[in-house]
Amino acid sequence: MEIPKAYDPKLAEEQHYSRWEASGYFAPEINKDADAPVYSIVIPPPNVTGSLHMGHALQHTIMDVLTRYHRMRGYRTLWLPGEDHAGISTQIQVEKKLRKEEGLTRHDLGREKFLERVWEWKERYGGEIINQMRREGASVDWSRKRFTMDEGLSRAVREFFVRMYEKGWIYRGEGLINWCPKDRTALSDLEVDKVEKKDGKLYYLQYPVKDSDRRVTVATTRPETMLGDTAVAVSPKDERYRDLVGATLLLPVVNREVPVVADDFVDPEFGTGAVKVTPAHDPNDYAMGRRHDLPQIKVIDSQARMTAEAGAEFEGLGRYEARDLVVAKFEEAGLLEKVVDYEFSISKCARCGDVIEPLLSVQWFLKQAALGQQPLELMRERHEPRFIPENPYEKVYTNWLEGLYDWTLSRQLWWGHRIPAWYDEAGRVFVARTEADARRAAGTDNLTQDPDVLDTWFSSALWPISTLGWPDETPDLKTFYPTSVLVTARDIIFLWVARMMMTGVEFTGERAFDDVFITGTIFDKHGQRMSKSKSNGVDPLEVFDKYGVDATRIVLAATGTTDTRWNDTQVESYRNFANKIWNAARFCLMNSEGAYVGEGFEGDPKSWALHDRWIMSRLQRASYDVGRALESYDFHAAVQTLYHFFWDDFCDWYIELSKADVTVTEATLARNDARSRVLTILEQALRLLHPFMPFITEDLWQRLPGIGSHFLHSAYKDAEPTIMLTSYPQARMGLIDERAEADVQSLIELVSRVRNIRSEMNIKPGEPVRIMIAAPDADARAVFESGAQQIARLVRASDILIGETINAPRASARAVLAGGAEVAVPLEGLIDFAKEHERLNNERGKLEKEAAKLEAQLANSNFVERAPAEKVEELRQRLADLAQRTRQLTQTVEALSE
RNA sequence: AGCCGGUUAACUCAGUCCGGUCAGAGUGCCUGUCUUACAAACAGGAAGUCGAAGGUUCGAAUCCUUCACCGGCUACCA
Repeated sequence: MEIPKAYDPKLAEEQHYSRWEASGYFAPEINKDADAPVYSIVIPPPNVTGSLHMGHALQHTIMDVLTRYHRMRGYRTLWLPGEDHAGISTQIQVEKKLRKEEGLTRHDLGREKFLERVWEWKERYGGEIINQMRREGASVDWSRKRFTMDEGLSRAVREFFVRMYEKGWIYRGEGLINWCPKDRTALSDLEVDKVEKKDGKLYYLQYPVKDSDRRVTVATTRPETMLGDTAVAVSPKDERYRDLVGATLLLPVVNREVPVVADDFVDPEFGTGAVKVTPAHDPNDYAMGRRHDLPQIKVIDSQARMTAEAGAEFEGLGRYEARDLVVAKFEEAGLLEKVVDYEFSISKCARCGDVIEPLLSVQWFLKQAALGQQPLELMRERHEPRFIPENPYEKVYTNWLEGLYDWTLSRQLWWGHRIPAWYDEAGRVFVARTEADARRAAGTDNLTQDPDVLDTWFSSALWPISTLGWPDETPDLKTFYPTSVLVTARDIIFLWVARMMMTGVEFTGERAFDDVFITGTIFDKHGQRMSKSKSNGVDPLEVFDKYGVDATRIVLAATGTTDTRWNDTQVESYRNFANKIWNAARFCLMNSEGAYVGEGFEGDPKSWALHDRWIMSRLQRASYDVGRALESYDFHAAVQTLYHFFWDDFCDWYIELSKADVTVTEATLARNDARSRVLTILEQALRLLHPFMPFITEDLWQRLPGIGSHFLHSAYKDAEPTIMLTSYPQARMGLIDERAEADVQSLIELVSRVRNIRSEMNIKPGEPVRIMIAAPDADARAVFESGAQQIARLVRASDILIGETINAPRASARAVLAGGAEVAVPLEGLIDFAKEHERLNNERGKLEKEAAKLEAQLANSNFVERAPAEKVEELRQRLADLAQRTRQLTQTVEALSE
């Protein structure tokens, strides 16, 4: 069989995905077992405007590992892909293009035509991320791919809205909302970032008291808002201002009379203890204004310009120009007390970065506190969902649910789900599933639909149920809901995870997912968050190109929940691992004539050699450990186990121990059996690795002799042969063989000690040596005797002498082994006595140091009295072993010195 | 301000829940090898007072307290 010497990931990556997809292996329908348990995941829908980054690659890898693992376990498995319409980003992107290419604004086109353009854009450029998932090897069911603006999902959005409205949980009203002047839309609190402003200033402004010489000084970071002040507040406990409560101030510049009110919100310790109150432009002031029934004067408009109410001089000025002018006027009037440097945080639009303007406006809101009640109870009473890691996310999630406030739903955009509310000429509102329903309710056809659309997260909140068909009671919804796990990043726990839980419980009575797996964050090598603006992002596609998809996947999977600094060298080492797998398979396949995978090996354990029993035992342990790790989302442990099983146990020892038998040229039964055993272990290892490294494992598996549909899991019997539908190896505990493991361990120790001698004594790698082994224990001797040929091969020995005792020449290098055995390498003319002396003494030094530690512990009467007896006994045993080895070494050293 | 995470070999990270063969892995480094699966490899080796200080305990990387530095989240800062 012709197999290239080095693994080329591209070849494997190009070959298998399209066949998997075309054969329908990704769809749950491939599973023909009516009683199969169900496993389902919905993807966190990426934005249509986005491009693949490491965070996606990480999440996708985790989801694919889980999906492939459960599919191989025989679950009816669904991983549902899809995308999000990303209201603001998409609209901005299309507007930009329109302006650049045609010099048009969306208003030039009009709403309908503009939306046509957005759809065109979406069809053409959208879906970059989702398409790249094929490259990743993601086993998503493409036939169930969904988009938040699909008809079905749009219907779900309307249904959600109407039901909430009917319950009184959605309402329309005036409120102080976060407004992005650049995007010209309202935003929810979660779409606002708090950013530290280092070069901020705090302005101290004096407001004269009416009919008095007194002035009250207020401090503010936003002097321009004073144009909209309607009061000054002080603490009711503040002696300094007690006599002023109820007094009237003369607001400078605008010459408006405003009262001094007492409010507990004010902290007398901070600033001057007096606070200007601008109810129309500040959340705290808004609340205070309501408490004191203050007028709300809007001085800033939706484009962050000053309104007519700000006064003729200010009307039309930008907010920062207005600020300068206000400050100048105060200075002129001698009312600017001082300006000090002041660090504080300002709100910025998470999308475009513009400074948020709190504005008073009429919007649609959802009473999240009501909707969040059930999820909160679910967590408190049933501990659902389960977060991985539990700390700190369970607490973060719970705290969030405990402090819910109204969610601003409406967005002043065109791209998105139009709010299903219509107004008649009298301004009465009709919320309905369809316009026809609204007309019926209104009794007129003369209705106008609300121009606004809903927050994109409103549709995302429905994702687990809407993608499965809700509000219809579809078979998919019945089968796949609740979903098994949600895999996502920590920054959207509130924005998305909690809200999905809310809608899921509200509409189905059940949690949206059993588990929530929160991945770690991948930083650049300096520990900085990867971002477009810093352009320090690592492009997953470039990493794929450089090291292969499988290597990248296994590194990402091992990352799991841990924050990690990205480093190509890790991927490089797993690229090497892939190459190791390739070459191990290459060796097996080059020696596969007359061999086949499977039954022969399983059939008669009595015919197995020691190393066969050993590798089978190791395989069971690995299967057990990997399975357990995957069940507990410990991907790091799973990867470590696989890596060491494959490289250390299988490649370094098993293949080497089998080599003599396997490479025999005559087609003997023994040779073919040995070959079959090696191939069978390889096949099992490939299955274990498959969820992590789907391409190389499939590629190699397809080359194995004798594979076929009979290898598939019973649920997939009708499918064509593919490793992805075989069953995931389950540990057969009966094949764990402690004795074999101990025996092979003693062979490994022997080989290692002799290799060490060879290296320390500078014996040329090609130079054969003779070795003499003394093994007083009969069983140990038997192990060495039966393994003599293998030992000879592994240490390049021309001759091996094994006895109860040996009479080695003085000119020998020696090593003491476990269980009282000893090995000597006669080195007439080669040995450097001084060096050997030093080597042995070093060895003895190590043993003595260890023994001293144990002795000290055992000499401590407190320890002996208080520690568990078995622990004491264990230490005594260890000390005895050490003492014996030390004695033996001492004799060896003495013999050398004679 | 509150809550939380991190700090272990030169680098990237395990181990900490449940204290005692736990001081680990990979990379890098040093020394040899193109030994017919693999130089993307093989063989051998050096390397860490587990952030600091106290405490609990017979025994602490692991439990408790305080502190330092880095990072995150939430709230508020007029």
